[in-house]
Amino acid sequence: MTILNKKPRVECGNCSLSAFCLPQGLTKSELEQVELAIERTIKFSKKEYLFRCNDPQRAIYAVKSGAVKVSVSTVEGGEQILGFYLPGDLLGFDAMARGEHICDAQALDDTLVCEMKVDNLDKLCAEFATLRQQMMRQMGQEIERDHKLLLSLGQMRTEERLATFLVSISERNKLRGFAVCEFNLPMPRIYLASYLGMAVETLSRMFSRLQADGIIKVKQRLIIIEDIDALYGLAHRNCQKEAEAGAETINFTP
Amino acid sequence: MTILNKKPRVECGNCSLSAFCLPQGLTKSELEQVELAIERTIKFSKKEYLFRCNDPQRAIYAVKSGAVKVSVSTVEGGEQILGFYLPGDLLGFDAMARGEHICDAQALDDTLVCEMKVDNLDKLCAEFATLRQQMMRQMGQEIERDHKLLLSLGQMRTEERLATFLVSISERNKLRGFAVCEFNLPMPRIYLASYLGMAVETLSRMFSRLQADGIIKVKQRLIIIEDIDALYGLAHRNCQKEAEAGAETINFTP
DNA sequence: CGGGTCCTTGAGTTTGCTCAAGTATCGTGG
DNA sequence: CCACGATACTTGAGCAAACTCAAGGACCCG
Repeated sequence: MTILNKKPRVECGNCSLSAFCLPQGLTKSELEQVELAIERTIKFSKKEYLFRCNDPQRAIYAVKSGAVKVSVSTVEGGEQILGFYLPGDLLGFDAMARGEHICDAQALDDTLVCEMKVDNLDKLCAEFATLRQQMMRQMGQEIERDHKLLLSLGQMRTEERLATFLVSISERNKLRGFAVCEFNLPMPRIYLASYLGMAVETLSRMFSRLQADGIIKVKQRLIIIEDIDALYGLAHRNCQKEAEAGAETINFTP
Repeated sequence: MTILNKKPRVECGNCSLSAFCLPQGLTKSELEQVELAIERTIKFSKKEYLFRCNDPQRAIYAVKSGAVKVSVSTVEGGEQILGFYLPGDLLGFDAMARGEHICDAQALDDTLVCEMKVDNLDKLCAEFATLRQQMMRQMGQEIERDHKLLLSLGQMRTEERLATFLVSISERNKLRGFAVCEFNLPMPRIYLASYLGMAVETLSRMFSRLQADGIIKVKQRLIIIEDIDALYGLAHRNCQKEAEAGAETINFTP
């Protein structure tokens, strides 16, 4: 972990991710206050932990580049991945409840994050209703994400899970103005398999099957969607009721 | 849905559940304010919905008696149950993010709840840091619950899931001073099966297997734990790392 | 070029699902 | 109070999905 710039001068106004990050919905003056609360930008190297289970909550992190995986583990070392956090995503809200983190967050690559100290953030929350609301919204998104994953793990078969996942990436990319039908997965198969609740071999076979069916093209982590309607067909079959897809946290590499 | 008492006079101070409910951790004067915010007590009949997906958030509900199941559904009618809420539990926080509920809440039995209008609650939140924190804690518990279920669905086999579930009920009962080794499940098999991500038949077989092994005794919804160590053995194998079990939402009937 | 990690594929097995029938329990109305 | 129907639960048999084990290939980095 390397501290890149101390104290002032993080400029959300100049950050291309601000529309998806904490500043979303804040007024200019509120934003300035928030910027002051951001103490520094930090680099985490690949495999480094941003925080671990039971660590006291220090900060909320905004991913600037790279990728972070969040997971919970069993005593035996079994690991369930809960989500992947990509540029523009915020993480660390899991500790808002008890002041301690309830999951592990590990960098998948060298990762740059903005660090917002919770103490500062808390003070601002007392002052600005908008920020308070924004925090709530973030925690709500966390819950929503979990619900979708639960629906996936509990009700879908493996092929549908993968299709749903690919669709969610594609949709996220669309939101951000990235390619809808071609992207690199930021995570190795083993983590994706854990996230989707299946064995690595099964995941690999499902990729192969989708490819054999002419729906996607797979080359290692590069995915090209060839028949997006078919993919939606596989996924949509068991996609959540409410029509309009909300912003999904899980994603691409540009 | 029947409104039982209008406007004032819900008395948290006299309620036996207050230690587990919203008042937890509030000072006396704060509590009085909260009591004023509680508009009324409502009865929902069996199968009635407290709220449905996409409904605007009206209130937070505290279960006084009965039981509520919360779930999300797929377009095809597949239903994933996310949790069961029992006396002392609070629900409705899923809508804090977008102002609309993102899941369905249905009464499993005739159910009495205290209704706290969010408008009032929001005002109080601006005023009292404690209450704000308490709200955060509730949302955090929601997240924690989801994480545990994800770990269960993603990493455990059916027998372990059931064992883990039974253990969590037993522990919750201990916390509330109820019987640790004998309780009635408040939900039918079909809902429990959905919650645990398995077919009803599989759930039934697992109950039978645990009974055959002399670990529990099953008579419809009455469960008697005969060998709690063995049950822990089956569950603990894949129980979450952090040792001390937090309050779990999911439970018994006295 | 060599070693390690990551990914894929095959073969065989097992878990859990589906379909189907049978039993128990409960509420309702005769 | 009993009979009836509906709902809830259990059990069996056969099958399919997904897992495990094992080996081989691709890619990356030093």
